[in-house]
Amino acid sequence: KKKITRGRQKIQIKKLEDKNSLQVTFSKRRSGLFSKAMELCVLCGAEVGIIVFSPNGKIFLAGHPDFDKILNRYLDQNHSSLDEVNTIPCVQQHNKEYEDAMQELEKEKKRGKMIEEEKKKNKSNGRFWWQEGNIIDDMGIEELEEYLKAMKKLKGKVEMRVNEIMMNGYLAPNMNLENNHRDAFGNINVNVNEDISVSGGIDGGVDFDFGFDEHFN
Amino acid sequence: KKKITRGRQKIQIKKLEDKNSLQVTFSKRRSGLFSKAMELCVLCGAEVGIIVFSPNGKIFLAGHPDFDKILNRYLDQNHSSLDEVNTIPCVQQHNKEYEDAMQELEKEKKRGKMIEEEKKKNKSNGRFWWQEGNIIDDMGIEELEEYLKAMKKLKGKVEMRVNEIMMNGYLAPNMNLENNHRDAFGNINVNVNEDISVSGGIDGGVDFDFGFDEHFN
DNA sequence: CACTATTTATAAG
DNA sequence: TCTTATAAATAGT
Repeated sequence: KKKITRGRQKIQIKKLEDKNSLQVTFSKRRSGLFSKAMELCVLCGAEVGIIVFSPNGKIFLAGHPDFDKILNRYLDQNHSSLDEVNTIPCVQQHNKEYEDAMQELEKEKKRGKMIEEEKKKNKSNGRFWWQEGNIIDDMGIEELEEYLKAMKKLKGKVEMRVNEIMMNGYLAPNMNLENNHRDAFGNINVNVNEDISVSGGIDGGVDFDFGFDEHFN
Repeated sequence: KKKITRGRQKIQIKKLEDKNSLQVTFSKRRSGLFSKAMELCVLCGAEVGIIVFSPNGKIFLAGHPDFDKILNRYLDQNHSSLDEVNTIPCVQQHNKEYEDAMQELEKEKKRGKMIEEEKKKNKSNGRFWWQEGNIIDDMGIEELEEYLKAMKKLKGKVEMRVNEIMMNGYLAPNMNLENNHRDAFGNINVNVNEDISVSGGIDGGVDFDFGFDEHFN
């Protein structure tokens, strides 16, 4: 049976306009290319890697012994300087993340330092009001004196504050103070007056005494 | 002039043993491969990149529109791209630096957080003794009461501390207190007794008054 | 790199 | 995908 065809026709190497024949040609020539590559590898002991993007964006890979190996071999020997590697988009992104991380680190470090310094400052300037009571354990008379001064100052503030509250003339609804009561005028009577005095020392020589009154009636 | 040759001979696709013909074949077929690739690109609007390593290790690249562009397009869209790139030694080193930086950042962050939490804790647990005096500005009567209790407690500690010092019966050499003096027995007399009282409020209804004595004589 | 005789790839059906 | 006629590639010189 004889089939009459014109056989293979000569074509110009220029973009095929017919979408259909383009697709057919792409498939045929792609597989032809890959088999040629394979032959080159086998015949000559070469290593070949091919990336093909179809006009539709689909990717086709081929390689011997293995595309990834070829690619790595290429990257290893050709992009061994950071500058070159840095042109790779995914590396650029990676680098950006690195930069950001470093910047954040700087910020964190600075913050940590600031907090540390603040803490230090607090420890010296504000030592008197540090919550750890045992700081007075290693205080001398000198420091204790200052301590008392500071307490006095604080006392003043507390008084001001109390006055302020009293001026407002009311207690908040959820207040629950056992020993407070309102007088005939509806005002709150707060009276702090509990005397605690300690006398200590040897030979009566030491006499430390101050009253601290706390009394609500 | 007629040349008598046997023409193209059929060959097996297996490694050529003759070094010379291998080299010749490699050259011919490599250029054939590249031109096939180029034709595929032009005819079909494809994008092709080829890496060829000769048996001697020499590298040959081909690509359209440009090998690097093809490679980047591949690396960009392929999810394993970073893995590929990460096998490059200089990138590995870079990554190590990145890891270290991230680790340090984590540490810094944790440290910052810890300090922050400590600060917070101090503010609630040790609120009474925080050096910022203005915390009492937003305290209610209830809180002020607790505040006073705490001051009382602290007073006790101060007393204990003073007694302790007095029991030792001497001042440290570098002590420089103007208003302290030793009595006939060589003991230090410390007397805190300064009365400050504040009376405030409206309609006489509010009466907050406690003495705070600080006196060295 | 050039020449052929032949094999191989592939355009069109 | 398969076939066929022909173009293109290439082994050996």
